[in-house]
Amino acid sequence: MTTDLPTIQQNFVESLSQISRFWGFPKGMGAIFGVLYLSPAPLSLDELVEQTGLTKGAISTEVRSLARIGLVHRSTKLGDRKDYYEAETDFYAAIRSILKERQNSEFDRAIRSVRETLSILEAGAGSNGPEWQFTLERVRALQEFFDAIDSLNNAVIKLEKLGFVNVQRILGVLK
Amino acid sequence: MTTDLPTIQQNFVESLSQISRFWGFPKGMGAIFGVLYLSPAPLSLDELVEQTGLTKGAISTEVRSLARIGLVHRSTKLGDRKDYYEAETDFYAAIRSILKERQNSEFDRAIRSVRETLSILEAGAGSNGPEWQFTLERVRALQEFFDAIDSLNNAVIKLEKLGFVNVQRILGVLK
DNA sequence: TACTATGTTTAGTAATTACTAAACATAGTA
DNA sequence: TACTATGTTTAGTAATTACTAAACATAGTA
Repeated sequence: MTTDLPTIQQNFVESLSQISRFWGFPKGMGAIFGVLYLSPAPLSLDELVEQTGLTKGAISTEVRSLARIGLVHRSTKLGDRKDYYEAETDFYAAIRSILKERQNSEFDRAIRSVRETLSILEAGAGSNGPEWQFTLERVRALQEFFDAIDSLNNAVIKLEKLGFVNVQRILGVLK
Repeated sequence: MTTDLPTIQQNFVESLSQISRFWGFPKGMGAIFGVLYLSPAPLSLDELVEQTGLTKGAISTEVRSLARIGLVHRSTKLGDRKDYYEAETDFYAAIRSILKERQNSEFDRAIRSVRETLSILEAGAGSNGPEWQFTLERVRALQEFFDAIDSLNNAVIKLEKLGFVNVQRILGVLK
C-alpha cells in the first residue's frame, strides 16, 4: 500500500485519465483536469507540460476544450504574462455547462432528427397502413425513453440546489 | 418533407448510428439496432447484411456486443439453421443490463481506484500535513459527486417500475 | 526597433478503432 | 462420407483520433 503523497496523486490522475477515455474524451484531458484539481494553486501552461508529460500544443488545445465545457478556468495575474489554469470544483456547475454545450452537438442533432421523424409519422398516421403504424409506435416509444432520460438530466442540474443528502431522501421515495 | 416509409426508416437508422457513435460505440452497432428495432419480425444475419451494408463478420461481432449489453436477443427457429435477432424494446431493462455489465469495465475499475485512494488518504489524515489534507478534501468531494451520479443511475433502474408519468411527478418535487 | 516569453496553429506521425475479405469451423443433410 | 448453409475468427486495410515537433503570431520589454 502506497502512502507517499506524490504517488497517490499520480494514481489519482491516472484514474481520471481512464475515466476520461471511457467517456470518449482524450485521456490527456482527464490528466490535465486531474493535475489541476489536485493543485492548491492555479498552474501555468509550462507547469502543466511538466506535470502531465504532454507537449505545449496538446495542452493548449485540450485546456481550451476543458474551458469550453466549464471544467477548467483560465486566469491571469497582473504583471505576469502567463495564463493560469485552475479546476472547477463545483461539478454540478460543470455538468450544467456540459449539458448546455451539448445543445449544439452531433448528439442533439440526432435526437432532434428522431423527434422530427416522429412528427412526420404522426402526421401521416391516418392515411397509412399497419406497417406505418408499427414504425410510429416504435419511434414513439424510443422518443418517450429519451424524454425520460432528459428529465433525469434536468434532475442532475437540480441536485446542485438540493445537495446530496436531500437527493438521497427523494430517491428513497422511489424504493 | 419525406413521407415514404423506407426513407423515413433509413433516416431513423442514420440517427441511431450518430447517437451510437456519440456514446463511443461503433456506428454500425447503432445501425444494426435501428434496423432490428424497426423490424416487425426477427432478422437473420444475412438480412442484416443486406439492410445495413456491413459484412457478415462485422455483424457477427457487433450483434454479439449488442446481445451482451442486452439490447438485442438472439433466437432460433425449429427446423431452420439460421440465427434470428430482434431488438429489446424495454429500454429500462437494457439500461439495467448495461449498468450491470459496466461493473467489470475499465470505467468501474477507475472509479474503484479513486475510492481506494480516498481510503488511503483518510487513513493517513492524522499523521500528515496540510498538503495531505488538501488532497483528501478534493478527492472526497469528487467521490461524493460520483456517489450522487450513481444514485441517479439507480433511479434510472427504478424508473422501470414507476413509469414515465410518475417520474415526471417526482421530478416536479425538485423544482 | 530587435528580442523574449509566451500561447496557437499546422503538418505530419503514431496509435487506435472499425471494418472488410477471406479462411475457417461446425452442424446438418444427402 | 462429401456437400451445403450457416456463423466465427483472423489478418490486414481504411478511417479516425491523439499527439508531437516545429513554425508561427503576438504582446510586452529593452
